[in-house]
Amino acid sequence: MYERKIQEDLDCGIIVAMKVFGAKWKPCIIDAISRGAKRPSELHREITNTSPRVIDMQLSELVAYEILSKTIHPGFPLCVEYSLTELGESILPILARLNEWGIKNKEIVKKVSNQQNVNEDLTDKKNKWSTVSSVCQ
Amino acid sequence: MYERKIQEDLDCGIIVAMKVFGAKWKPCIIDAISRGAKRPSELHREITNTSPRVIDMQLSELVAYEILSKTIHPGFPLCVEYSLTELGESILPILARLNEWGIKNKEIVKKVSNQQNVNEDLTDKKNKWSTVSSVCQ
DNA sequence: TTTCATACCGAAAAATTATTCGGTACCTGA
DNA sequence: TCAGGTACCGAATAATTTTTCGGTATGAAA
Repeated sequence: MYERKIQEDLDCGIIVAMKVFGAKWKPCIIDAISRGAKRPSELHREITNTSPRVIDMQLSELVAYEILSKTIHPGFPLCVEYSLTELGESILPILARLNEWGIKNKEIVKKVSNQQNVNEDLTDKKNKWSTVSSVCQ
Repeated sequence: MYERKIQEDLDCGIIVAMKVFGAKWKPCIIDAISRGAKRPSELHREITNTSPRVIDMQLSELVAYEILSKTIHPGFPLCVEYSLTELGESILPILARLNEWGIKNKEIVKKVSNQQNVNEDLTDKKNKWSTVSSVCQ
């Protein structure tokens, strides 16, 4: 496991919040689950811009932080289901807020980005932050 | 300048929002300015957990995104002042929301972190995310 | 016994972000 | 001219996060 060299101040709310759901694919996963996806295989199928491994890692972090609960249904085929806890649900309005702000103000960001990258087409490339389908529309 | 290898989807609000104010020291800088600090030298004095260079870099990004406006008063000594634009002000309630969530739920994060790092004291270390003094109180 | 679908994980590599170091330039007063 | 305060910036390095690759395990059915 990676061990931080520089410690974090876990009494700062923003640090805490970003630690819990401020990672590239977490908003995307939380969003997909809030829309009904439950099983890892569903999520893998639905979120195709990253590898299953990435999703698995973030899922287990979200479980550790009690944003998701995990239920194992033994049998065949093995079935695992994730769902939002109450704590997880409480993140949704904040994500919506962030998304709303971003949608409203994306033009300025695009403008700045265009000033910098005068090259490349964006087709088929991957992103630092994950597009969150329903939230992002 | 660093050139991204993986492009971002700037139509996703969350991606945009995180690009604008989701960086280690930006909430801290925005917060300090909202509380009255204006000049770079003041910010350097007030935010001591990182180097002046870091603050300068983030300031100019925030100006590019029109979160801050920059006024140069020629004369001696040279005086530069940054202040929040209307767009910048619109971030404050979102930061407050993030902070509120984090404060309310920091215990679970601490618990998880303790399970992992059974070592090190936190004294004098630096953080991935910056403590935001008034917001974080 | 092999195969297939499920779910998961370790470790290295790549990408990105943050930090440090050592500068420049401007203006003024000593 | 030199020192001292202000504001800024390039480039190398370090730290962190994300991605890729190649596995393990379980149970059932062919």
